[in-house]
Amino acid sequence: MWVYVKDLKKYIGQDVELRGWVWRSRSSGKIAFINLRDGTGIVQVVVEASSVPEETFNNAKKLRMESSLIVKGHVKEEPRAPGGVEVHATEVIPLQIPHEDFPINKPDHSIDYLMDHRHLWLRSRRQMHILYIRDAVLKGIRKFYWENDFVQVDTPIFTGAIGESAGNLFEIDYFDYGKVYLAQTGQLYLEAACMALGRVFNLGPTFRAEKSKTRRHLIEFWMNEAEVAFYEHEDNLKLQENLVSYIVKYVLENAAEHLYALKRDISKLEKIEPPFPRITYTEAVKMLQKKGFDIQWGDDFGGDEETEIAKQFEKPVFVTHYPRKAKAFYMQPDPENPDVVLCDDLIAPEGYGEIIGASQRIHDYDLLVERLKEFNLPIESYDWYLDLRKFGSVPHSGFGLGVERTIAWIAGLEHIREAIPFPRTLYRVHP
RNA sequence: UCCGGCGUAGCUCAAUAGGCAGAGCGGGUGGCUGUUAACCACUAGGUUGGGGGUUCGAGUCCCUCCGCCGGAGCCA
Repeated sequence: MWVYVKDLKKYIGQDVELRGWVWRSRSSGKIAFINLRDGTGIVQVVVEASSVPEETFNNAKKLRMESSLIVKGHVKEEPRAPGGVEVHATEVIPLQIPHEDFPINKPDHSIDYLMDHRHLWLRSRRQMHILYIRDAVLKGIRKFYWENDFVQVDTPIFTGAIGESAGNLFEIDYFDYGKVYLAQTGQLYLEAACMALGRVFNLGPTFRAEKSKTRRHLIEFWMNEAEVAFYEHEDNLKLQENLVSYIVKYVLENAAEHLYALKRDISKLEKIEPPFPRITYTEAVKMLQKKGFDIQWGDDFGGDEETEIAKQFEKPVFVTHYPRKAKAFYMQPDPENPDVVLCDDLIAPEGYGEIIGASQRIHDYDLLVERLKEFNLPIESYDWYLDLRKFGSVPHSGFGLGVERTIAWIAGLEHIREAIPFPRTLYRVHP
């Protein structure tokens, strides 16, 4: 019977079949050890010359790192083994034995080398744990929305030249139509969809042609955006803190073993629950000035400033009410102070940076047109977006969550590139 | 784009002040062992990223190109 390594404890005393790859192997004249991995875990297979046919033992000796194989054997409880069980082989069937060394065979390869071999690097234990955590984050996101009666609406990847900023777009030739662009955001489309369905979300890749190369940036990254009709600023904040807390809790409940394997400090994640602390932009600037930062009201925060703000809190912190001129054209002005807008950035703890950008959107047609002019944007490109304000316009709010930054924070990664299976960075699109 | 750094064996690195290119790991062969980053012996493995220059002599100094890494700006 074919079973997976993670389930072996249920089969103690029974005969099973394992299918997988050689993680490590050692052999001598009398005994061979095969550490077999199958994507769910690693188990040691013992092959004793004295108790198997000669062919089986010879097969075991031929194996090298990353050989694929089928093992039939008996599951035994073994306190000396890390997983508590071992398999004593009765049959070893090699499927394919490499003709050359596996390129990744020790812990101290350079990052350049590892990235060149990303397709093989994924087989290492650390990457496996991270990908399980990524999977849990994505499942947690979907489950949160489904439990809260949101509708998943998938937004296009080819778009016209509209979005958060007209620069930084990847240009594509679209047959005879001319230029189209890879989506930086699905927000404008979600605004359309929320007027149809009320509560909507998307989840998928987005693209920024920004020449950013830091530990927090990818050129292609996944974003989860949500948009809710009739939600105003305060409702939006609550939605965000509930979502982020839910994701963390979901990962703790479903992928804790992988967090432990990465030596993540779980106690810091256990504190993540609503409500999150809030600070206005203006308060943040005053606080930073007191600490000696060279920042004026109206400037946006850099990485150091964000980290300083985050250091004050154990939970993610909302920074709200940014200056209108520092933010996108579509944000609703604060009725109490038209120089600032009803928006927030959510900054993750421990220096992981901004994981959410959010705002209440302008729902008044005339005000939106005024803003487009103020930002020197081509009004004709926004015809359909303006239509949304002509037909039953209502206040609405939404946000975008950076999936890889969220993963990097939860998993405690030093660099965002490990949070996605095949990262696209400034100088790397291969493999 | 700007600032900074790196590039030497399959991998990770060393090489005093410009003076014989080395080690560990990995590979191969043999041995040995309830091993798990195994161990022991032997062994193979090099256009020092490319090009140019200075010098009696360049891995080392200079110029240039390429590749990558870190950061800034911008953002999630």
